[in-house]
Amino acid sequence: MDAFYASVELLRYPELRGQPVVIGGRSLHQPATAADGSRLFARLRDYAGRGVVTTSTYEARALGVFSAMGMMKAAKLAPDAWLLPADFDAYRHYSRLFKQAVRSIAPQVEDRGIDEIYIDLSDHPEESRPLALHIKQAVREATGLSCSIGIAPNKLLAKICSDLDKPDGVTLLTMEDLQTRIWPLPVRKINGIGPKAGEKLGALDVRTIGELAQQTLEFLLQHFGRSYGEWLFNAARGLDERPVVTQSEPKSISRETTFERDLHAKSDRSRLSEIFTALCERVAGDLQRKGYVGKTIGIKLRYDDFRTLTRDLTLPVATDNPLDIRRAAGECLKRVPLDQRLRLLGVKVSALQRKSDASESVPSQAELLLD
DNA sequence: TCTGGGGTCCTAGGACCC
DNA sequence: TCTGGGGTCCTAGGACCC
Repeated sequence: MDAFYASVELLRYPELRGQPVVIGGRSLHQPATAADGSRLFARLRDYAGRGVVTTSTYEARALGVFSAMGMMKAAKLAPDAWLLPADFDAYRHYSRLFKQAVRSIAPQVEDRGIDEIYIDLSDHPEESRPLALHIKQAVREATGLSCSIGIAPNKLLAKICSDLDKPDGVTLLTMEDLQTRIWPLPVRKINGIGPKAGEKLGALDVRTIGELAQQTLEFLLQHFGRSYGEWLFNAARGLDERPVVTQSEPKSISRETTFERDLHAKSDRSRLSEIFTALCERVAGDLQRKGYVGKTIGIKLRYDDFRTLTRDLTLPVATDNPLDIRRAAGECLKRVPLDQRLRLLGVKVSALQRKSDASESVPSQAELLLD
């Protein structure tokens, strides 16, 4: 989906169309309604806090404002941009609508988060381009939103080429196009090469995917290890055998929060304790609502200097009970130095099972006695 | 005026078991 | 009286993605 969160907001506030708009920050900055019924929006320059940009419209991107940028930095670049808080309920609603629309045409869909999917079109009778246009039309009718589609021999190439003609684009790619269309692109365009690997490749004078394809397998294994080296070697050649996975189970459920100001374990003890308990309750609520229990309880904390650490603990029996989670998370917290200010606290439950299956996994007395 | 929140996957060492 | 070869689970950290 193109600039998904921002585009959903524009459905609601069409008067902002064509303007730089930034989604991010906490739920302050809710638009107010003036006496004449018009909306009063906040400007980015009004923002103060530790948030990051979640999404920006293409007009804001033209001013240098991109996802994951600190809001204060964004405000310097585009002080007059309009600022809206994220409304995840609305985005989830439109996410369901667009996925449903796609499934009505091509049911083999793999979820990749709220605004992205892979579709296996291998067995679809329609020709690629008309099919892409057909899907885009269905998405537009269901949501009023535009998307960009890449059709390629595998997920790796489809992902790259879905990005080549944004927004509202269709890109078709075959293996014959690899050298002309893919090799000139920077290595960071490959899904799986992030900031670290990108830096490391750059230091080795490898900047484009074509330059990556020129490296020997030995060279890549030597610098990136067996698994990642081999993956890089194949990725540069457009090779990817991963199937489109239409069904999956969650592995973990977590909640975390960055404080408005850094808190100290001693002087802010009661405030921290409140937040900690609330996080446990929210995770428990998420588990219960989704019908899962988990037996590994973990915490995450981040110090004021941004060092981050985790601790976890596996219980004998999976739970979705806030008190059990709170107790286990408390045990984890005891194993961590608390002499420095904290900026973030998080609670995670993993090793999940469906609650409906969970009772079966607790062995009966008879099973315990069996040799 | 640095740097969100929700995830997945991988690596690696150690405990423990057969 | 100097050291096996599998395997699984647990824990911690890190890269990466949306």
